[in-house]
Amino acid sequence: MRRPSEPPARSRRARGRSGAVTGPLPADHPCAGCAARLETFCRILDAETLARFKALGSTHRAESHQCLFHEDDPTRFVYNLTRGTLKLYQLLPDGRRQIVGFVHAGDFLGLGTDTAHAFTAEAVEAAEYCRIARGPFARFLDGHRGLARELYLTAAQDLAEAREQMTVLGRKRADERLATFLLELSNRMPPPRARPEVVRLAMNRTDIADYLGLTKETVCRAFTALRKAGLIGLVPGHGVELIRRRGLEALAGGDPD
Amino acid sequence: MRRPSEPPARSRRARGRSGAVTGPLPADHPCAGCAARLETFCRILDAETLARFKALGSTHRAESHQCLFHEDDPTRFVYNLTRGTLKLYQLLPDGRRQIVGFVHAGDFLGLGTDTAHAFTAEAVEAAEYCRIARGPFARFLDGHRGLARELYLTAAQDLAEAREQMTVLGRKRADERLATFLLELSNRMPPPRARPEVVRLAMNRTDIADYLGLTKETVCRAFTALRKAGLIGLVPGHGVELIRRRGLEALAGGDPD
DNA sequence: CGGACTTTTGACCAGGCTCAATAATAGTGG
DNA sequence: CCACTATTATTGAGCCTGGTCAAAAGTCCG
Repeated sequence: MRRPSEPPARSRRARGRSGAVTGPLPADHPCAGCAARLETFCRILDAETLARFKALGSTHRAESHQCLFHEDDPTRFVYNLTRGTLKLYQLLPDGRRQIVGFVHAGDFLGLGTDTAHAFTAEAVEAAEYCRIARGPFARFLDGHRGLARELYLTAAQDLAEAREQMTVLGRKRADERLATFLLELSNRMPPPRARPEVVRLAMNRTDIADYLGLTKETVCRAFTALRKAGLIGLVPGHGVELIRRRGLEALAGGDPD
Repeated sequence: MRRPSEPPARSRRARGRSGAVTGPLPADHPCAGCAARLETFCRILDAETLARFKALGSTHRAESHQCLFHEDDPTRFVYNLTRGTLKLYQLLPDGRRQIVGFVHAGDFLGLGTDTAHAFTAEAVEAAEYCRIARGPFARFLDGHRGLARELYLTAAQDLAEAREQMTVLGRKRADERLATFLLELSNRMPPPRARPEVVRLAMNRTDIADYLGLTKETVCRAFTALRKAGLIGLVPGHGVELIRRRGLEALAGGDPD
């Protein structure tokens, strides 16, 4: 009753060779947003403190489809993702799945205070992370109030994003949901944005569907609809070019960036 | 573009006379859960500190359909609801509305750190609240780390609830959503529960619909379906009797209480 | 080249939405 | 206390978006 509905098949990411929009997307497509978050974290701690912080934990690697922990597992660690992407999901008894968020490099995970995890954390693509037991982590926090405050801001930000997603799930049509999602990925990177702007999709159609409360077929149709409307272009290697950003924003119904 | 779709008509609460399930539901239907939360808050502060805390702010009253603040308003205050119920909602440009949460007596509001509110807070029924400017509130927090920690736990709890709601909105059918909602209301009160157990709905069908991502007609049909299945009973005066709790839990697809 | 996936498209179906009518409640003034 | 009115809740009929099932096309990698 706690297993994903899809078989645990493994998928490997594209190995693009050229950064041109006409060619495949490079696998090491830069995510300026992730870099910015890592930098924010480091800004709080000087180099020496950061080293002591990292020494508290251990570094690990998760391949695609590996789980860091499952729903209902006891919460033993706090995680900081240093590379890759995770998906966080809840399952209904009959296998229906809802992805409640993606975790990108630089993000913290497991800061909640419950005794058991409310969701499963699974790697979408090969990931590296730093894991720290909760006890040492809490003691470290006691000596670094600035960090504690920063983590509180993180939680508040996550809450705001979760509420935005509630509006997406409760009130938007399929094409509006997809437009919102693509802009969300794009907005992780601070401006100025590259022209043409291309976002890389680390997750497949099924994952996008489970995040947007749709089926993979409907997600495909929505991609096609946006493409035929001239709003996006599909780039080989899991890339999506945002051709008419204003049009996407209008469709997403959100406030323009 | 920021106005609710429904006209701002005013509605007054029922004035029930008898607590029997066969009669109308009393207007002052007790909410033990609210009391428990207030108590948690008070447990952190001794009587004298609590008095000083309250002296920092001012008490206000909001009638049904009055707003404490609107989406995009600058965040100037922190709120503590002492009586009544609020709904928090976001609006799409065309008037579609999503209620991202209800606020009950004892709950804090506005602890997020953004400069602008991400949602509108409107009274569902007559409410009383204590309002404290953010500056004094932050200074008070600096001297009371226990309270700061408690508020962090609150945010973490809100985040967990928002993610649960994402699963409701993304993956559950109408009757499952309603069952989940009714259990949510019921679970606000700590056991042991009264027999027969009756929850009072402070909000109307439209608000429930906007919370569950449905229309008011579908909510009505779901109520009828649960009633015909013998799971609930509708009590005059906005009451719902949970007749077969196990059945509701099975339908909601969540973990049994 | 070949096999396993993933993505895309098509045809059909159904759960929930829209529009509309009726019933039930709550508030008002006599 | 009761008729009268406004609002809310319920039910019905038909439609539409998105789900289901199935098949074809495209990718990835050995």
